[in-house]
Amino acid sequence: MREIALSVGVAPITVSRALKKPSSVSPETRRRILQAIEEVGFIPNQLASSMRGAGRIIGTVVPPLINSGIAEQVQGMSDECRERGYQLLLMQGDFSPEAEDEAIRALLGWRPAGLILQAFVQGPVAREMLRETGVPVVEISEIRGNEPIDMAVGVSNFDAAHAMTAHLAAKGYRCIGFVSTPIHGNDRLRQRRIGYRQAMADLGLSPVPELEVEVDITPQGGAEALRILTARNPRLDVIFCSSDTLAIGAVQECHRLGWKVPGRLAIAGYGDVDLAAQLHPTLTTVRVRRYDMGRRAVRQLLRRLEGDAPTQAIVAVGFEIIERESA
Amino acid sequence: MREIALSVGVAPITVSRALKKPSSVSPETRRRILQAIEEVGFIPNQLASSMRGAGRIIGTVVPPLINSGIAEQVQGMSDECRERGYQLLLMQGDFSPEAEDEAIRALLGWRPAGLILQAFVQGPVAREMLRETGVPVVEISEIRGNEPIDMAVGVSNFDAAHAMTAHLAAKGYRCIGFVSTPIHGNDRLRQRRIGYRQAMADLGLSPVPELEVEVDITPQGGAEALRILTARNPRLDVIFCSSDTLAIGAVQECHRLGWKVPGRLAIAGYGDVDLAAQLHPTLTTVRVRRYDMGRRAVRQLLRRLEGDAPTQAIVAVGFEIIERESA
DNA sequence: GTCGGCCGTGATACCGTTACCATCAACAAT
DNA sequence: ATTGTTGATGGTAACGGTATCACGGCCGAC
Repeated sequence: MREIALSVGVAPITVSRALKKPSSVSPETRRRILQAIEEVGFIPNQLASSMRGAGRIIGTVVPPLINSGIAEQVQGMSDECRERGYQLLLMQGDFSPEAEDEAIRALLGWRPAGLILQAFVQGPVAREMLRETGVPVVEISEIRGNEPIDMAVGVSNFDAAHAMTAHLAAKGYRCIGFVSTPIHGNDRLRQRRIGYRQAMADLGLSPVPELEVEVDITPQGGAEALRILTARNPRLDVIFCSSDTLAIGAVQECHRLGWKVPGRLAIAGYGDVDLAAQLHPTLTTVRVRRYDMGRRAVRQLLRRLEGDAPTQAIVAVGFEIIERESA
Repeated sequence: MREIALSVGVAPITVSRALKKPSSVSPETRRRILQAIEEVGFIPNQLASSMRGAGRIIGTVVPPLINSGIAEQVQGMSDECRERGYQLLLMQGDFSPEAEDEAIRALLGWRPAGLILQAFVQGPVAREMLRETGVPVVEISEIRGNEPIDMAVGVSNFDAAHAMTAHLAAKGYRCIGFVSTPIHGNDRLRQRRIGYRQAMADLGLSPVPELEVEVDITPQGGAEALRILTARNPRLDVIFCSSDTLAIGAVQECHRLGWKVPGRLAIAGYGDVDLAAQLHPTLTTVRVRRYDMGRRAVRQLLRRLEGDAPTQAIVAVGFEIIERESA
């Protein structure tokens, strides 16, 4: 930058202004500066810029990208960040609360303008760190069952699971199984199970542990869940999988067993992945607009950072029950 | 940091040393410094650190995470980065060369220690920028068909597609269709098609345009490809999809049409996603260890950055033909 | 006893940018 | 003619670390 300034014959600060507030530099000077930048191939150092002025990094801790719709969410965040001139700093999490603390600490080291974390942040250590530093935080995915640290964007997984369970009951199913991936420490999954149980209770179908099972988040897990639940409950009507990945595994297992879906057993999923509409039979599931969720989370942060308007703390993105052939 | 130094009664630089080179500070001093850091909840500013010393950011430009195994690759990079104390800065790309240039320029602004880009970087502008700045670059995914800017980690998509085509021919199939997602500007896909064509030629089965089609990278695309190819070529034996997503869509379409797989038509994929082994029938496909690829790309960069050993420029991760029921 | 080297520590400068305040010319208002 | 206002530009300091060199004390070698 000094180099540019010298070659044009102005002070470094003028170069800075030409880039950040073009209106505050005379058109002629600006033109010459931009030309020099072009020629030299100068790329401003964002580190220095962030250290002095406002940082343009948004940090996020995400569960493994491989499964589920997390990739879509990240895509949404990333797209919105790019359009607004921010950078996304990615960390893996969803392990122990300690690992989460560590990931958040690492992100804070970069003095991000804001953080997007999976709802809800578990550890008291992390919550304390975040409160102390005062970084804007959006907790994403879930909006029910806990107080957000700062802001929240997501759906009520409770409502969604409740609605699907009620939908299945309305279709005449009575013995409704529930398959989940490991719930420990994951509020979204917990809310789905609570929603299922509440719906069962509301319908006068007492929720019993025999109807619930936890398996790995793989198609194999779904197949395994199907075997376990049908062995335990011969009268099982339908299984509601808390993730499409599981549901797809279960459908394939039915093919293997030669069972008609939904004739012998109905199956419902959660997430509405691409494949859900292509499966044979097509999959009844819950659609959540995760891509939008990602985008909105970033927007929510930026509104706080750039806007002055009072911001509502919680944004619900809604969900839909997608009724197809499988249930 | 100044604060910590004051409270312990040492110079700031000693605090810095206690964190970066613990051996160069006396045990007693170190203990007191670490304790003070703990108490105050101090988190070192990575921006400042990176500006002066060596940065600990690794930048990457990735295609949309939603499809394919890119998510796995990112997972691999992310895991390796975390273990080595680096941060992953993520940008979306895979659009026009101009967009790629822009993404790379944005990353360079953060003065990353290294970049991981999808092979091979298209634009001459980007190649020039990278050469000028001299950042270590790993081009990931493909290792054939072009000269890497610096280093490359990946498979030969040519060899993999060639091997699968040969495998299909060895199984007795003669009229082998090839389905791809849009190839324009994507070397990996191009190499797969070239590998297919070369194998056809090697086998004495002349490759003809009627046997090839390009569709969107969705299961719907796979279904569409199947309809197009069978309409064009009534004697079609098998279709080789350059992505499992397409293959899965094609299999589902066969179910819809009531066609036996592989009785009426065989189907092969590329990628070996989780679901491939669960599908009905299970999917014959090419396995590429993308997670490993991500990890190795980072390792390759760090070897250059930290190690002094001469590094081989190209790392092949290999592939396997996974023979299952569908072909 | 003197010297050279090592160890723990500190003073200083610097990385590249921008916030803050100062400067100066030109022009309008009084 | 004097003062006030606006617009363009610059000087300086500061963000928070660390590279570099310097310093004093302690030790073993001769």
